[in-house]
Amino acid sequence: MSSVAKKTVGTGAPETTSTSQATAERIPAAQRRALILEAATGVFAERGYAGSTTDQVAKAAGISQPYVVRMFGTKETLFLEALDRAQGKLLRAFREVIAAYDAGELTEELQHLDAAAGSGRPEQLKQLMAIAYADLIEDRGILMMLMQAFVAGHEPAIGARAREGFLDIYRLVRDEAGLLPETARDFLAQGMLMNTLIGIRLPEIYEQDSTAEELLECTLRSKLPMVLKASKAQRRAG
Amino acid sequence: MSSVAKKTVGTGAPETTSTSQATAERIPAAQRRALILEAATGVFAERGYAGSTTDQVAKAAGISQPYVVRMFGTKETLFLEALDRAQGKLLRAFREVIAAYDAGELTEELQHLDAAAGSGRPEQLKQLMAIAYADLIEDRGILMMLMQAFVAGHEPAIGARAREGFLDIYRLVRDEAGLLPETARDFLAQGMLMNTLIGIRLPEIYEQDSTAEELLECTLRSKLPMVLKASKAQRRAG
DNA sequence: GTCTATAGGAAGATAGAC
DNA sequence: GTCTATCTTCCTATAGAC
Repeated sequence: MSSVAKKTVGTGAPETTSTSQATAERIPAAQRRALILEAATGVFAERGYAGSTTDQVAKAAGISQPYVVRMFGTKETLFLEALDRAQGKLLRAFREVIAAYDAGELTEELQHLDAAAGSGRPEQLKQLMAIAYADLIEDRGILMMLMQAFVAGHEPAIGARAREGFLDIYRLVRDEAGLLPETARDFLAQGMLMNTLIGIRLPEIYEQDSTAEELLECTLRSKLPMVLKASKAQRRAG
Repeated sequence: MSSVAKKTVGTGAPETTSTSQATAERIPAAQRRALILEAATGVFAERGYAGSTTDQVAKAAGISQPYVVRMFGTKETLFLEALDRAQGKLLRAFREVIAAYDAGELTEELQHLDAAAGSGRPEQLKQLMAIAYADLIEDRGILMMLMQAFVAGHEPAIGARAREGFLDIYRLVRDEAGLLPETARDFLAQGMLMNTLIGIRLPEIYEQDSTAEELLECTLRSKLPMVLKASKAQRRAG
């Protein structure tokens, strides 16, 4: 994930005493923007808006701090763009599920759903979208980026976008997936619980705490192994 | 709420040019601690751990910044104590509901529950605890304080307490209220959704957005009027 | 019990070189 | 397209007076 941003160019000779960083490879601005946004998503997801620094983002992206600011103007703008990106990924993931379902491409997946929860389009889509949501946990940044925006409501610009973004998601599951308000609510609630469990890093104590184990199993079901694996990878990288 | 902390002592003569603050009334340390914790809860709830300053807490409590630090040692300790306090209030609120239910003191409230959701002890307690939870929204600080701790998992000390605190709550609803793991999960999920809606300040756009209206109504039900009122009061207080 | 003064250290943003 | 140097502001924590 961040390995791609680590590439640097130079003489090959290791710096001796200087701690200054090597000049990054020259790449097109648009591409650099994308790399910075990816790095920023990880940093903001981890530490929140106020807790992150543009220098941390710069280091994660393998460039200098002023360059990050130069490209996005302010830290706030950077956060907002990373937020848009994360939300876009989420909406796209849901829409892909809906499109695939309506195209009849998910007959295999339908076998594994909980039949007791209902067999209509909304009920099945709800379950399929929940799986798609859990899949996003693998890229820890996406979901936590959104979560961090949700608790930054006091920042006027961020709060406004967070509100709009949340309502966009609600409308998608209600109108495009066809869920009733109450079903949509329950769906979102499960999502917020997953976010929370990830936020408190519950997977990290899975083996040492049987309560954590039960709650995680009950919430993540078939996706638990993947989440546990991602959690361990995270700690190694962290 | 914070008006009690505004009291100052002095000659009564308004300062002319000085911007320095008046010396606060001399009160016992234990009492001062409580006032600071209350103020800190509001500040941290609003802006998160990283986004809050000890000076903001001090101002909210009507005392000087160094005095806040003097009393709690570090900002982190202050946060942790405010977190304990908030969690304690939540646990107490739930336990009071359970005790009152088991003492047969809630016959009136039982009339207003959704009978379709079940009539056993766990099902009824779940609904009653949900109401108690929503009631806590009125004191916006409690729930958002917890929420802010949940997304600050990267701070080792805070993350550890947040994990433990969340599991404490889960165990309470499972063991003391007697909910099945799946029911407890759904209960917590609804709570996290409420937190999120409050976090993004959805009540503030209730009148201007019909989607927000629908989602809030569907999530908060009978508690919506109270939440809307609290939201308006909050905005006035700034 | 409470304050003022301030040390010491980030962090965001700007200027300007290459 | 990218960096180094730096200005300025803000923040936590300490020292010490009252």
